[in-house]
Amino acid sequence: MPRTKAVAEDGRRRHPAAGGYARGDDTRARIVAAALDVFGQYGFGEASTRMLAEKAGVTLPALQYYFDNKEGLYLACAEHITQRMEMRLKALMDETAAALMQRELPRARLTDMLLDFLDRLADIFLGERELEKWTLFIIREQAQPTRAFDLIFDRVMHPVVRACAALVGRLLERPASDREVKLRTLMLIGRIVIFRPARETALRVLGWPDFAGDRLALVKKSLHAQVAAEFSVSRHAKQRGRT
Amino acid sequence: MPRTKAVAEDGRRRHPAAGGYARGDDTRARIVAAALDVFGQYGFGEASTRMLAEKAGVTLPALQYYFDNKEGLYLACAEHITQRMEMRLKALMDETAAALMQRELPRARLTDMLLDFLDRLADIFLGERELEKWTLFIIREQAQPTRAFDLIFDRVMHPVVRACAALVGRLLERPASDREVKLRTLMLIGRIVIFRPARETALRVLGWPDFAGDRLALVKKSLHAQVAAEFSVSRHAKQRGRT
DNA sequence: AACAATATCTATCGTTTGATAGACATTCGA
DNA sequence: TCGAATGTCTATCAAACGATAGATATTGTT
Repeated sequence: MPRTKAVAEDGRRRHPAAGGYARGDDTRARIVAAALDVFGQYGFGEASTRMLAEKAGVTLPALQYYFDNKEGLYLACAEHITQRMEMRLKALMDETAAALMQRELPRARLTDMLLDFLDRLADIFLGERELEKWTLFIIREQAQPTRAFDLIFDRVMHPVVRACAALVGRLLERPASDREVKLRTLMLIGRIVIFRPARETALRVLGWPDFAGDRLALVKKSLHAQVAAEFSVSRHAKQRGRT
Repeated sequence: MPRTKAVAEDGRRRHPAAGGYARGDDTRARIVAAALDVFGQYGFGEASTRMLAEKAGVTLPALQYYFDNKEGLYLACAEHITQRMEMRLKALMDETAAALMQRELPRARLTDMLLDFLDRLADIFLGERELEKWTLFIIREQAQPTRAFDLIFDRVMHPVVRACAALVGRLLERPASDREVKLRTLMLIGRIVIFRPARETALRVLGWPDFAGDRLALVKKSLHAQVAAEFSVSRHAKQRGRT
């Protein structure tokens, strides 16, 4: 790759934007991984640059060398989370969109697709330990949105809601942009996602150590029963309205 | 009241545990109110003692005089939140318990009670602006529980879940301690509570400025339809199973 | 091998932090 | 009115913070 200067115009030494040596790439990745842990566990304000550097196994100036400042590292973490989530969700989004190209789908098929969508969402949001460390991060952004939130919303949250709303819209026989469809969709996804911010409450109520394996399967099963009931009666109610 | 010393045994000057003059009570209350705002907006780590003192209109040593340290103020806030929530929820808990003293209640009555329960919960959790500032607080405690969380869980979260589970248990014809009842209950309450941690996502999806007035009514209406459907089919499914 | 570019390090900085000492002000009961 | 108890203030502290300067080490290309 073409060589660039590691010295910025203002004379400060920085990791070249075009990329550097392999060693630098490795160090940068280690810092982000460490930062996700520390920010996730302590939040932005209580995570000190010394904690971050120690966890990453680098010296303090390395944080400035690669990220300009603490805030820059935080945004790099948001970018990382966004990319990781996009990777996981891509197949789900693509398959859902492809399947919905077909105008008329049997109701049972749509319900199956919705249940499968929710199962895979549960696997991603609850089944992966990596998300434990992202919860405080994401929720801090919900409470006081920064530039980091725009990334997460535009590339993760909104696409997930839109894809699910497409399914829900079909089942309710309304456009995905319908307000009731949006509300139903948010509350559908909310039944999975709630175990992240309310994790400790839920674990204590259920007497569970975590949401792994069989316990996650129980969550899915319960949600399946609710969804099957919810969209079964919705159709009956809608048809009674037409008569 | 019997007079006590404002000087602790270690010689440090502190607000007497038994209470002090009216002026001191007023100042303490102002500090807690200010701290709820600041902690709620910035979180524990990013809220400095200088910000807290300024917002309360006191000098720095006042924080130590009344709360020993920053952490002590934080715990005082947790106590305050817990008491405020208990106040709001007391009538709801009492009425629900009293109504369930009656062994056999018509199903329609139980459903109405559940819907009313959820409506009032929505009024408390989403309708009161005061809770906006408590969200970051409560969620930080979910992510990394401290002594503050024990207070909130034991006196607020758990009682709410138990009361709601009692209703859900009746409707599902299972004991409130049943795991499926607990899961259903958590996901029921979750559909309301999710709009707190996922507030910004939900507002952007819905194109709403907030969850006030008519918009809160829309949330309730949507939830009503879901719940009516969910518990209507549950009964049918259960009766078919018996046959 | 040489040298430019990148990467890491030590030492240090100015600022901010949470907290304290002791002086001074106000309140309240006798 | 007086004095004890409570409450507030200024000044200051030690420690920690986020960040920088410039020296030194390593990498990679010619």
